Amino acid sequence: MPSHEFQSHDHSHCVSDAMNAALLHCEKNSLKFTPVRQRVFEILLSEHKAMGAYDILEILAKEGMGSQPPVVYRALDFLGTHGFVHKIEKLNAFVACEHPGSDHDPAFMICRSCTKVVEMEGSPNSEISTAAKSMGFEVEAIVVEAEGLCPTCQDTE
Amino acid sequence: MPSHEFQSHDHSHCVSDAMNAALLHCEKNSLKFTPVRQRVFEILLSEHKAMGAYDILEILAKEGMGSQPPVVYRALDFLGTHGFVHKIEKLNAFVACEHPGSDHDPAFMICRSCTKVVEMEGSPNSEISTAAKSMGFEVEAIVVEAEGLCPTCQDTE
DNA sequence: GAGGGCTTGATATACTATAACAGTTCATAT
DNA sequence: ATATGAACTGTTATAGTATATCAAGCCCTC
Repeated sequence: MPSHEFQSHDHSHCVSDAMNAALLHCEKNSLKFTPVRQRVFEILLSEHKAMGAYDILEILAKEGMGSQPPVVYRALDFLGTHGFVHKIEKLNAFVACEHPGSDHDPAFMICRSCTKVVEMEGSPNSEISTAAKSMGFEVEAIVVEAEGLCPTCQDTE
Repeated sequence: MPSHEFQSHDHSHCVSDAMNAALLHCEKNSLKFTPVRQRVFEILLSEHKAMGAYDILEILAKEGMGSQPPVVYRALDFLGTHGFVHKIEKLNAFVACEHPGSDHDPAFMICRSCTKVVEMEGSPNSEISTAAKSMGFEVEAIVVEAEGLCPTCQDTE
């Protein structure tokens, strides 16, 4: 499976793989993967894009699954805590994680043209951790978000 | 001068150096470094902490320099555009830049205990750029924010 | 001194997120 | 089986962050 989610790919695999991994992880750890939580995860999985909480809420509301902000924020909190989604700070938006289950400090590429968001492979954050450590700073979490143009959008500019 | 702004240091140098550099840069480039803009910059320089736009606005309002959000957001926009301040996405807050004038992709360390924010030296972001490039992604800007404990706060825990 | 561009003032509103409390569900211990 | 408690959901209200828009003033320059 290619790591280049910016290119076209069999997206149904992304969805089913991630959903299966999440289901498995929840079962193993006795986590309650409730309908709202599953649905929010599905919505986020449906595209490699970051979605705002209120965009998600709108969809939920149409489906009769809760129409107030806390509903979606609580689901996102659950999904984030257990590593199924990540927040893109720069966009105040959320994306489904492509490697759920594994604990990691993700790094993202955000295309400013097509708004796709893809997680980098291999968490290339060691340079930063090293630099921080050399100043005596103890890193607990890292936000890395690179904004620019994805391969496809470079061609069309 | 130590690069360890987490430690105690002669802070008046930070302020005057940065302000002088900003004044110089504005003069050279015919930028209008108006009173509101200068004052917002000063406020942010006064501590190595990130401040919310509304915190700054409160101070401005007390001093009679404008009491509506657009005033401070416009000043922050100007200061950000010209590299005098940076936004900390994770905190929705702003810090004065410690190396104004030089164009750079900053990387920050945020202490979750004392809330100080310090810019890393040397922009340790090449690993990320390399990783992105290897996927064909063209990086235009990078957000790097490491949250954790500064040297001082590690001792007191 | 008229025009144009930029800055500020002011009002209104949009967008993002959380606090707090009530009601429900469900697993577990008694 | 049922009482208990923990976690999830529903709902109301509100806090916090950011921008659109239009009017008015300033300054440069032609």
